Amino acid sequence: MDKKLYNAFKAIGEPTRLKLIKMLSHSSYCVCELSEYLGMLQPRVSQHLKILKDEGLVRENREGYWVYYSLDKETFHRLWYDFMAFLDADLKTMTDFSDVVKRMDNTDCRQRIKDTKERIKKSSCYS
Amino acid sequence: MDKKLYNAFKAIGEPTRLKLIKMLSHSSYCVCELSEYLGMLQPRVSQHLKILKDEGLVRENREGYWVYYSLDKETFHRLWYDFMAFLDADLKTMTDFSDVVKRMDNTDCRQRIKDTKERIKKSSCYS
DNA sequence: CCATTATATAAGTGTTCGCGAATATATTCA
DNA sequence: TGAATATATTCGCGAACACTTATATAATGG
Repeated sequence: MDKKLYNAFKAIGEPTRLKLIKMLSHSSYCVCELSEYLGMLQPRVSQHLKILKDEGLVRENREGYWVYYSLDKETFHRLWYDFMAFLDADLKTMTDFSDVVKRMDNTDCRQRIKDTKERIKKSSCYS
Repeated sequence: MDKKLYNAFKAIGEPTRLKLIKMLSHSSYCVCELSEYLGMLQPRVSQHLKILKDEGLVRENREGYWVYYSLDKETFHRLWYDFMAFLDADLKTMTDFSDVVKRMDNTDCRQRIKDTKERIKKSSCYS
């Protein structure tokens, strides 16, 4: 499984972080501004910004005392592109699914379902 | 804050669910197939499918004993569209940010930063 | 109605996560 | 070096979460 992919979505999928993302889509802000405008304590803001930064979704620029954060929109677009590529990719070529593909070759389940369906169908014909 | 938006990303941002999504992008499967192919216990698969279904990311179709799940690709595309609209929207018109906008009008923070910066600049000129 | 097959739900448990409080680090200036 | 300002990190707690086990529900046929 592509670790980066689901981690990026997890980073976006949290209310506080989504608020931060929206703020930074409006403009760049330093931590104290985000903290004051959102009515949140500073450590809370810093912690979430770190998570977003680790996923490359935001960048930081220090200016003296202040650290200004900005949105990396390119990362967002690349994320969706990668996700679409993940969906379109051939299962058989994906290393994370090699075990899955192996199990899909064992037709146990598929055969069992097929057999059961036919058995039902037959018995229905007779009834 | 748009509850649906971050919940959808949270749903995608989990390794097991991302695997399920990938499986269903390949084909429709019933729960017992997903369970067997992914090597997971059936309740685990059912529970995660429920979360995906609640977000409209997958659909279910019962066929006799079996419940076949399929990917709702339209929901995925709409999700990203909504997310982009969320980023582009004007903060002032977003009800979820009315308090934030109010606090941004209080120029306390901005003014404090400005003052500090000017004080630094001035003193730097003299040094 | 009972057995069978598949799926959903509930209960219990260990882990992760978000938060606030306290502390540490970084930067700048005196 | 010490003070002031801003930010990062650590710690502890309660809630949320993912997983397994056990049980309940749904659908079908005898």
